[in-house]
Amino acid sequence: MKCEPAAYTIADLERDGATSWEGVRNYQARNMLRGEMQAGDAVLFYASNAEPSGVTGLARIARGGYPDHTAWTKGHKYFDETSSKASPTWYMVDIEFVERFPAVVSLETLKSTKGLENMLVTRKGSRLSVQPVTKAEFDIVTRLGRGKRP
DNA sequence: GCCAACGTTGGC
DNA sequence: GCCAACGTTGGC
Repeated sequence: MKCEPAAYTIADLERDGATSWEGVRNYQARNMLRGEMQAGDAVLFYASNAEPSGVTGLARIARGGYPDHTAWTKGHKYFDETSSKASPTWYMVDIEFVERFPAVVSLETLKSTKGLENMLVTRKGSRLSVQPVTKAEFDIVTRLGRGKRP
């Protein structure tokens, strides 16, 4: 799951313990939030537009997909009149803090690590804010994040 | 701040 | 349903 540090960081999540992940307004990401992300699922927390951009820690899905209620509040920055309680357009999840890496696993490192060649975030033009990761990719990145060999 | 890569919108 | 225009993302 990606987020710009100006909006939210792994340190913020460590402080908060858990947070809701509202405001995703992309259908592909919505589909994953709605149907595929289950409580207990492991999450790589990725800082985009950062120096350097990369994975900064681990989180966990605390609550699987449920309707994003911010789309229903007129005047809210995430308001979307196409979404209703009867038929929500947008979904969100809750995540909880798991671990903060001692150092960022930079995008450059991800790109040069064997086994991560197909990881979506390393692909050019990969803008999705929520992306699926394989177990093998997750394990490699976690080891790198803990300062071990991939 | 630039700009390539996408996604969305809307005229036709 | 095509596609140009526009908006956004995000690496650099």
